[in-house]
Amino acid sequence: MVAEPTTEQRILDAARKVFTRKGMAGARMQEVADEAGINKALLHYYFRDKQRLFEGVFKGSADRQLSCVWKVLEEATDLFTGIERFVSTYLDRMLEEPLLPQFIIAELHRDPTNLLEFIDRGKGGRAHYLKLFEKAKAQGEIIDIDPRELLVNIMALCAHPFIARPMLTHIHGMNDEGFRRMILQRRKSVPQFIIRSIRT
Amino acid sequence: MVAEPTTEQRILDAARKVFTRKGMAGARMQEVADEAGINKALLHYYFRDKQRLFEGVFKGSADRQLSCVWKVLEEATDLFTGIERFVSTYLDRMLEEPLLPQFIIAELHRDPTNLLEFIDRGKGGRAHYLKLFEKAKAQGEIIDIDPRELLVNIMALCAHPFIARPMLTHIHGMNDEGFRRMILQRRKSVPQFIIRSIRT
DNA sequence: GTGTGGTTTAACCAATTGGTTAATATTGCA
DNA sequence: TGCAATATTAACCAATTGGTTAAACCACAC
Repeated sequence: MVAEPTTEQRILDAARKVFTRKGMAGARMQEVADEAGINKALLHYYFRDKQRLFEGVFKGSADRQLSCVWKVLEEATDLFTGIERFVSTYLDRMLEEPLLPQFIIAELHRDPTNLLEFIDRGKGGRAHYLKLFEKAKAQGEIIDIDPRELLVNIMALCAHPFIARPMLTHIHGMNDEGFRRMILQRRKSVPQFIIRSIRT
Repeated sequence: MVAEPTTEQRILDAARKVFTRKGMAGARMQEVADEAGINKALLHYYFRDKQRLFEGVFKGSADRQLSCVWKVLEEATDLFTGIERFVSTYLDRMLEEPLLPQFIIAELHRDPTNLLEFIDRGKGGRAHYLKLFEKAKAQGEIIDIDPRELLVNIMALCAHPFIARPMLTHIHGMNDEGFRRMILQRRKSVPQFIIRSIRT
């Protein structure tokens, strides 16, 4: 017996779909209402206005992403396995919600103020990453490289396929299943690519 | 004596600013008109409607990007220098128009149909890249890796800093000048990162 | 039953916005 | 100069859209 979702949850699900498809400015309240199978006024009953609805959706998505992605990094005890775990966890998570990266990126460009606070919640993970990096460096396991730059590269190799998905699928003539296979492939190849590049 | 730009050019410049800042849906015709210092009706006199104005802007930006970025790849005679030239040219180009990647990505998500044709114009460059790859492979210079995946990685390492710029600058506490320095740094470090990872 | 609370709806409103029109200014040229 | 084509503007219009209101619905306690 599956408990059918509450109205508020149905709204949030519908809103996430529409917001990720159309962005904040392009999303229509009516469309969200339709997608949720309810009246438009009910939307304003649960979420007073568009801005609050948007924040409700965004906070939820961002939370779910952060909690699982950076956590796995904090649990690692050495850089290389940390990277492996981070990459595969990130890719797995994004396969579940493939539109999320582009959504976050787009809204970060539109209005950074609201979201920077949420980014800061990854601080713990990044601090631990630095510790792992220093340890590996001290033990002579890695070459001389700026840790911040390495982190940018890791993030880039994880996130970019999702962000540039329409371009990639078109260039390589993939369908959804092909894209999925490519990501699953990258769960292994991306850590290899990174580690091979920094290992002494 | 600098020839002052034609009205059409002023409109295109203004529109590019507004479209990149706000996206297609968020951009207002009035705002474009104000930015160009003209009347709103004049906008429709030069570009019949919002869609055509958008295409005018987009085509121009995309053309300029393609023509210089993929061309340099076609001129290369071996994979490694091809990668070096591609990366530095790409980063130089994006420093001139830093909002372009996010703009292209966002609109590709919103409505791919118009833009896929433009992506295809990079075909020649990609075909030549494959030749360089095969040659390097035949000469035993590189390890076993999927050429398409390598290309995804190259694009990711180039484009992602611009796409995720608001996040990066916030995480690392950079200002505009700091971001610029980071990109200039990456002109050298990214090719190194890539080549070290694929060299036998 | 009936009142009471939260929930849902249809109808409506004011503001915004893309686009038009008709009149005016400017330019090029015979 | 005068005329025709082009460039520019102010005023206007119709449609969309975020948001409101007041009434109806519904579960449940008394």
